[in-house]
Amino acid sequence: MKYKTSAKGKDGIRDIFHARRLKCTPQRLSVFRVLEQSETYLSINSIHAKVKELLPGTGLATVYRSLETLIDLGLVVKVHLEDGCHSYAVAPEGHRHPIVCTECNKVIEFAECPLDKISEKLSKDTGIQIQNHFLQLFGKCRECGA
Amino acid sequence: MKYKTSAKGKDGIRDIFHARRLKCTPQRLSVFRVLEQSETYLSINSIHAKVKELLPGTGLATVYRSLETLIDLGLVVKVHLEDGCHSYAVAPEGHRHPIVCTECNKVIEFAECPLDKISEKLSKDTGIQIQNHFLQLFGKCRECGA
DNA sequence: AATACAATTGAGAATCTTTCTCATTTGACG
DNA sequence: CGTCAAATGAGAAAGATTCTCAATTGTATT
Repeated sequence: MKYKTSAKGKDGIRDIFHARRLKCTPQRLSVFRVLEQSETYLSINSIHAKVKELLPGTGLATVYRSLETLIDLGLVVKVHLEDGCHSYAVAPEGHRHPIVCTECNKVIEFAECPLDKISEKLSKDTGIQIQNHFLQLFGKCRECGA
Repeated sequence: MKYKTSAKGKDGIRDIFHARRLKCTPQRLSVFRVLEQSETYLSINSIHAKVKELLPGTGLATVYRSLETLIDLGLVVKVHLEDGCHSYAVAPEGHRHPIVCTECNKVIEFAECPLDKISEKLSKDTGIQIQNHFLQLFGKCRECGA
């Protein structure tokens, strides 16, 4: 039931970049690697710290820019945390939503999206064409005690 | 189909504050009034501007603090916008979720929560007790062209 | 109504997050 | 290998939010 990380090979990503005429830079790759190797959502600062281990000298602005690019490519997703900060993770396969542990902020799992069917009904009920939605679920992971 | 603002009378709020041993200050009341009189979510700066019309000299920090208090009391809700900024509105009756216009950021309406029933099923499927969720829907309002 | 006290406020400093600028570097491609 | 636009690093800048602290003000009590 565990979600699969997208596990794009180096060439997979390279192709994705090239298809969009974006350069395949070590900084961008590192940012993606770091997220791929984490099982939780990471804050900008954690990402920056980990990227600098792989690629010393990488600037914070570049991390921001890389994340923006990766989100744009659909490779990464961004969550809004309650405190107003943001965190990032590799995008899950398909249309799913994170279940975040209320204790440790770890992403426990991604849930199949229950809204696809509902959106249609909602659109009818409200008369508004629902274009999109943002959903996060919260629960408690095993480590933090059910 | 329009959502109802909670329309708490002056005394209703006063009682809510007192029950929690919070002072019923003109600043807090003004912040709430401003939100009550708006049909859209408002940014901090709009709220601050409008509060100053009612109560010149009100500081920005106080607006932040009042909102925090009101959210804590369940009288106000906060939305996360895509750009990372936040907006605030009077909490709707019952458990509902905002539909935000993708063009003008106005909250068009609140939708009945479709997750109550689903959460249970989700908990069974995943084995994780879902405690909570955060949901926002996006569509386009009439003014911005369906 | 006057008093006392803790809660709240205003102002500005401080912090944190994110974006921007610009000179320099570097992928991609011929 | 040379070219050139795209990307980067560093630091400034802009915004959002929180903090500090002295002054003020609700509230409960007299």
